[in-house]
Amino acid sequence: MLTHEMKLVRGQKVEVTMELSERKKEILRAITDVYIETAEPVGSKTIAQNSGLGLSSATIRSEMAELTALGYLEQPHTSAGRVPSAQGYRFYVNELMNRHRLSLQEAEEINRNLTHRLGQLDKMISDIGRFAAKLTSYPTYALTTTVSNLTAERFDLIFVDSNRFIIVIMLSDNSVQNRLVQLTSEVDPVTLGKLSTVFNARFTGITEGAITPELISATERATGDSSGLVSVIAGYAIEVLTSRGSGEAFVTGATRLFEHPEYQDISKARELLNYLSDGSRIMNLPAPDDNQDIKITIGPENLADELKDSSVIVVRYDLGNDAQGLIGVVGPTRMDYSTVSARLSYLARGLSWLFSGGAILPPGDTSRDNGLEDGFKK
Amino acid sequence: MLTHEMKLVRGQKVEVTMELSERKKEILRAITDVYIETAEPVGSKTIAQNSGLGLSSATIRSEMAELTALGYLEQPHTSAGRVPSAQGYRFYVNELMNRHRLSLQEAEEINRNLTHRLGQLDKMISDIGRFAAKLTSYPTYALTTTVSNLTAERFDLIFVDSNRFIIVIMLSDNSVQNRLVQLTSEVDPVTLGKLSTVFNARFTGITEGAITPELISATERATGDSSGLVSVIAGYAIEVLTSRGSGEAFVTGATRLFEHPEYQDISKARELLNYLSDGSRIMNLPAPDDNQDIKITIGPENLADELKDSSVIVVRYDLGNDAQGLIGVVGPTRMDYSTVSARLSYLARGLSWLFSGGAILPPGDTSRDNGLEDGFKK
DNA sequence: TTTAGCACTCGGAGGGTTCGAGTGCTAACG
DNA sequence: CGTTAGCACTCGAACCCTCCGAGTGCTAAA
Repeated sequence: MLTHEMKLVRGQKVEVTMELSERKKEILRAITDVYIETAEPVGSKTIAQNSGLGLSSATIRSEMAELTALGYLEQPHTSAGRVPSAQGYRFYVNELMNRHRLSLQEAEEINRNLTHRLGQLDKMISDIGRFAAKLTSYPTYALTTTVSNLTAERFDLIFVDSNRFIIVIMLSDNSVQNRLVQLTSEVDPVTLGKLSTVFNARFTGITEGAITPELISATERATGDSSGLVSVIAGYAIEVLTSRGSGEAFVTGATRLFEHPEYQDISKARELLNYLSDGSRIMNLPAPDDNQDIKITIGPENLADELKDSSVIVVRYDLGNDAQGLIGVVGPTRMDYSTVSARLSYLARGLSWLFSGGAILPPGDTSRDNGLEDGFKK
Repeated sequence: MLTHEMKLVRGQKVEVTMELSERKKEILRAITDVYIETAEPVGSKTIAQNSGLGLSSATIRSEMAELTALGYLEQPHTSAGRVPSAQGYRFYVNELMNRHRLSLQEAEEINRNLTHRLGQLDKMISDIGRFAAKLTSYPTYALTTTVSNLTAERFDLIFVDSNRFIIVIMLSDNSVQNRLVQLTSEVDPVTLGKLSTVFNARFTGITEGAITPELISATERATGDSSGLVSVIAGYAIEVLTSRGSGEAFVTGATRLFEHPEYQDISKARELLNYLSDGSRIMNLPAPDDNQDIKITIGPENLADELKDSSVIVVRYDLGNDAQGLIGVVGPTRMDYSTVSARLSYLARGLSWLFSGGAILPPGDTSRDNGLEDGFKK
């Protein structure tokens, strides 16, 4: 059935399959499942009794020894059971994992939360993160990808009184920003009307970099503005384009870490929490490749040293207008990959749908969870 | 000099002062200072050597024994040194503490950060918290007090295209909120103009509670609106008044906890972090009384059980328009009360100044730190 | 090829001992 | 009479040792 080769392992002839034998796969899967649940190294006896393979512990032991030699399992110390290695988790995620199928309750729970029409985008993003943390019981990061070609689409200047007015800018990502400006000088509605016409003509459709001092001073000359109104408005436009375009990051549910035994050691927890509290480093966390919607990064596959003992699952969703958001969870390598990835995927698809102008989801509609069907085997 | 009385302590006649003798005060101060710095119970020898009182450890010991009997000190166990009790900290804070005077560098650092003109209020508040956490090296909470009589001052409806428009609402606290509305039906600029006139006439100056279903349906009849525009706009007004009026809470710098030895025990840290991650409970944290700008709550003085071993220092600042903000830090009872309260006070005064329309602070202007002069004694 | 049997390994829990910082008390001192 | 040196005592922290048992790898038999 599979290509075989013979190999000398510790002076003994041992069968080594290029791909693992079905039996080894079953054993690896069983060990990983148990370890994910219990966080305790798994012994041969446990597997012999629970896997339903009908093999004795001695047989399991020899298979486990081979899986260890092949790098799929590790032994914390000689007289302990086995634990999946990073390679083992990777194989489990790619081929063995029971794809978790969302229950109706889970899907409804997610739908219910999605339909809460939320307010401003940044608040919405942090709310999404909070919800994801609850959903997965791991710390979560939520961020929006940087938008490279963000432009202002529309300027409105609202006259409030002779020394106050409101700048309203609508951006190409359909977000709207405003600021109340207090002046020491005076304005009138007519001036503001003229200025907004000029700004709509000259400052729309251009990126933040194109708003040069030259453009500003040329506009000042053209409008005869001497009181600095033009530069106030242009400055706000730059500020908005910069901050909005550079994305934002939120971390929520950090205390969830403590729920997992691997972070009972304060220094482990501290290291990871410190990492997560640094906004700039969160931007460097893994993200799905362009052709994928989900990415699972296991332990040492992470670039950051602080994450070498942790795994990250991150999904992408569309915010419309080329902008995208990411939601990721961080947990121990012994993470519940199956459930977490299913829930995050479903959440991401719901969000994309919502941002593409989708209406409120019909409650209990789990028909959209394509790709979440039962996987390899129950 | 002081009223004395004689009292039987453990069968021995012991001098008990109604107020503590100067020497006892000095010893209590010395013990508290050392303990705040080292987090280790303080022995009589340490004090004898470092306090400069010129007394032997035996004398110190007997004074310490009396301070313990009076409730100012505690003994973790018989053969350990002394630790200030909550009562001891309270006395220290009220009477003994060296009032920390900000250095020029500290004041400049704060000024520099204050002058960063920040954007939206909610983001600003979380930024203030972040800065305070950095300033004090303790976890920080920042929140705005609830504004009871918040009203909308002004409505503007901006026509974008036939099925999109922007609602802009200016509130009585001078904040401006907006939302882009996507319609399935169509609108035109004239309708929007009429609607904004009506909303400015009927919906301004009234609180959220006054926006009743009756008012909405009456407005619908008056404008002949059948496509639900009135209720969309009114609904947004309610949402904005509610969320803005109820204040917001942010916690930052939670991982600072780990810097202090009392939170090396994971369960302590976990308990406190869990408490701090619950937004609704943060609202219940102590706040200064009406006639004060700063409040220090020590250990068991806190109402919440989770805070019985922690102290909270919180300052208030004015946001203008009767609204106020709070910044608090949470740390071990062995908190550096002196430095933290000085820095927070200075920060709060700077913020009040800024929100009252104050201009950028002159760099290095420490003249405003009234009340931060050297206190009791250096 | 599988399994029962067995000697072996080694981390963790439990218990005992040592160490020393700090105490309270007493008696002597200025 | 307050202050101090001296001293016996206390008790937690650190260390060491032993025991226990889960789990292993190997071997020989089925």
